[in-house]
Amino acid sequence: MPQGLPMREKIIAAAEKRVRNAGFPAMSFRDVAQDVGIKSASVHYHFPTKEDLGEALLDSYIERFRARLEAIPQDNLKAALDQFIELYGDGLVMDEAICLCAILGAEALGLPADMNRKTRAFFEMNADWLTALFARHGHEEETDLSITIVSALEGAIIVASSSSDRTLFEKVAATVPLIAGRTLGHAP
Amino acid sequence: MPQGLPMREKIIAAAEKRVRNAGFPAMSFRDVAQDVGIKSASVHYHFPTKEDLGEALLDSYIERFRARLEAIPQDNLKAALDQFIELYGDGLVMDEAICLCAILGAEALGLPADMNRKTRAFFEMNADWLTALFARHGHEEETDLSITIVSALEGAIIVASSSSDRTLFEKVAATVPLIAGRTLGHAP
DNA sequence: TGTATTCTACCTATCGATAGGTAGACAATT
DNA sequence: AATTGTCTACCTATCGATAGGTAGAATACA
Repeated sequence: MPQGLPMREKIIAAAEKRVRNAGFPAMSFRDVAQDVGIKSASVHYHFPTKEDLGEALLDSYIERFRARLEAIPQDNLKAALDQFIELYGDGLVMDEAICLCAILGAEALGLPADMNRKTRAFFEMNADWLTALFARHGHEEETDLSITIVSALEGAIIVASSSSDRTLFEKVAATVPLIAGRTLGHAP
Repeated sequence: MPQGLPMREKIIAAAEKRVRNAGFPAMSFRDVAQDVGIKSASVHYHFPTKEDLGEALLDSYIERFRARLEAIPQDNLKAALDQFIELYGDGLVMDEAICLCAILGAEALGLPADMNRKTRAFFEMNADWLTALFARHGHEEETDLSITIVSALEGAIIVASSSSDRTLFEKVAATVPLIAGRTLGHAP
């Protein structure tokens, strides 16, 4: 049955795509079922409620992102920051969709608390990674700069998305390293 | 019959609140109708389709924001920037909801093109205001900095919203002026 | 002025489509 | 035989949207 992936993973992938393109309320069991070639009742077998599916979506996304973060060597500050920023751009251009947590964060006020906790954890993971990078290079406790960079990149994805204009994201992506360099007080 | 506001404006206000709390797909004619005390068919009388209502929402929001932007005196750079940032924080704390264009931007890939054009126009209006402010004080063509600041503030609203933690927004709000100051200080 | 007409702002009732979710049969694997 | 996965068939609730009607205010005409 599973061609390439087990059904559970196929469902998660299809649901993620739908959420990242239109939001959580706009993703339906029927659409996802059709995407993977089964009936909606069978999706309920794997994920009893929509919230279950939403949490699985977040777990999968966060773990994938964590793996890519941990794969970035932190020994060169400038290079590491560039690769970090590239992660955000990759999601935009490869998946032609916005960051899962950008849309789930925007819709947070209407979502279950458990999903919001995971969304928050995603942003924290990203900011903590930056804070650790800065600390590694002699800049302790630059937490505000970290949060600001994560915010700028997530915001840039949204601004670019509404315009279908990727260059808007790239302008922010190019500005963030300049800002970081000046804030940390030395040329890279 | 109109208590305080004409019905059309009451509908727009109610619909805006719903969209800013849960997203465009999650806003329904029935809920809005109940909010203002009429039937859903009567909402269709004022706004034939959901897209019509969505565009009216954006028009109203953008004009309100434009008025507040134009009310900020630009003769003092630091004071003007502070007031600009305060506009974003006001939306968060007063309405206890995120920026309308933050959520419509996040959901853009699943929305009608005409709505996306208006959402884009909102971001442009904000970035253009900042660019004009910087130009007024001798820093020409700082468009990338402007877009980055708008992105950071919109992103901060989203990050803070998922955490129900307003201090996260305030950290970014405090960092943005420092960044602007250093960037403009280094400008040619 | 009085009458006829149109417009405004709602109503009830209903449409087909779709939402999330459930029960139980069926087939395959172990 | 038991478990796993998917199916058909169905549920209730709700979606956006439409049809057709109505009371009252405004407008046009004699």
